[in-house]
Amino acid sequence: MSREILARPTLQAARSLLGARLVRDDETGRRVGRVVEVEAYGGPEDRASHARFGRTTRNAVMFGPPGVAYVYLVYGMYHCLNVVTEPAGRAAAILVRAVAPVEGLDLMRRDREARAAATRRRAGDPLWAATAGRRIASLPAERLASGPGLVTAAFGIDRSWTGVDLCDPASALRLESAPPGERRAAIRVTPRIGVAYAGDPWSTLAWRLHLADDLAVSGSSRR
DNA sequence: TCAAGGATCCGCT
DNA sequence: GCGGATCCTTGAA
Repeated sequence: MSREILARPTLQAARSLLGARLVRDDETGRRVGRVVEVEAYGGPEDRASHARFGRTTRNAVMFGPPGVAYVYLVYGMYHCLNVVTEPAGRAAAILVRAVAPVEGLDLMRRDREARAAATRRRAGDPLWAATAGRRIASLPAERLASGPGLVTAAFGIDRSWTGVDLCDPASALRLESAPPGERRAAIRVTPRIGVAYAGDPWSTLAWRLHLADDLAVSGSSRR
């Protein structure tokens, strides 16, 4: 995916990101997912954005060039993958909330299980890992990466991936445009999830975008 | 150094 | 529909 696309205003870039491919291709194997759900986060004025405190150690890459990965931990448990947007100096990013698995489903299941087991081990529940394994093994493909924390779990991504250039075809983790001629579903927009604390208008702006009626959209049974 | 709270998911009801 | 798990990041002192 070209950097120019991601250098545009974040909401426009977010539209272009829908349908694109998220690819992890390295010694662990090849995984591909079609991006079906994203959220736009603006600059320091956006009270829901990590950039609202200005530049910090954690969010520094948001202030850099577009097309770079920003991965952070939420709720002490889940990693979230973001794509930096807009020209350097303008802090903005797009949260990848869900992808529909295209290739490497076995790898995604394996990493989902590994992460679930690790999480629960810390909680002191050794028997749970086996249960989680069975549950994930029977999960339909469209549920393997149907949420921000699930995308990173399925792709084996954590904070160490912050800074990776997603526009570089040689990167282990990258974005690729949708295959030419691929038909894309209508785009629906809704308010962002989990940002009530930001207050008006930031909590109500329709900056969550997803492909209509796609089964891989997060919580599609609920919203 | 501290206290507060969060861009979530899962299992149980 | 609800609450627990879990720990990093932040601003204040």
